[in-house]
Amino acid sequence: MALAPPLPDATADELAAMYKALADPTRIQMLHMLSAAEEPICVCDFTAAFDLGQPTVSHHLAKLKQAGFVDSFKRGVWAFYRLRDDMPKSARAALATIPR
Amino acid sequence: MALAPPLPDATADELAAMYKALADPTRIQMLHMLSAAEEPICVCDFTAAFDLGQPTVSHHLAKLKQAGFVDSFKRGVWAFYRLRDDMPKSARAALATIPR
DNA sequence: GCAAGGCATCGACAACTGTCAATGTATTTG
DNA sequence: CAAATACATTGACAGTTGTCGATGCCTTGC
Repeated sequence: MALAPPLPDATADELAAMYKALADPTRIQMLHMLSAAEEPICVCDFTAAFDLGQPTVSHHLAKLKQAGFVDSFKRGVWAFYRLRDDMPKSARAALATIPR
Repeated sequence: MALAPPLPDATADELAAMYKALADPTRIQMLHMLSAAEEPICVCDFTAAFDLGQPTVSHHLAKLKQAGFVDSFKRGVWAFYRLRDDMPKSARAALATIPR
């Protein structure tokens, strides 16, 4: 039998980029926390939860944002992150594979 | 509200390792081909399908195997790869997020 | 207005990853 | 046995990634 037509290159690239955002234990934990939380989570809480410097925490959150999993807003001095409610379909499906 | 208990470190590490295996367009395409195919696919077919050297193709297939997505067998001179039928549950769930 | 605190950005560095060329190992064929 | 073919493994190299320290930008409180 002939091989199936490949996915469009752009599709494969986008999927790979999305999985790359998930390919780190810290970011997995972050998404787990956000999935379980009712409310947005402050960067300061992430910084307290992980044994990592604050710039590193910001770096991971920026990657999750860039990949379309989360968005953020500022209230006063604090920056809060939450799962995007209009998350891309593929992102939502991938997120569903992380245990609650 | 208190933050949810984190995932066990081992769980987060395993998930991250699994997503790392998916974090490459070539490997996405390989899984796509294997999902669509009725039969195991020969390394030579992968080598023909991608504009990559044979060692690189072997490298990608080895990563998919190590991550638990595929297994392989040899028949004569050829090596065939197929989706594992006893794929880990998390791997099966993640694979389901790749378009058929 | 000034100091302090929360966060993002920048620069640097070690570790890892994708790729190739070269080589090694089986298996088939002559 | 010799040559050829299919694949895996090794070594090397450039590009990427996770991490940190230092710095910059805002916002709040004095």
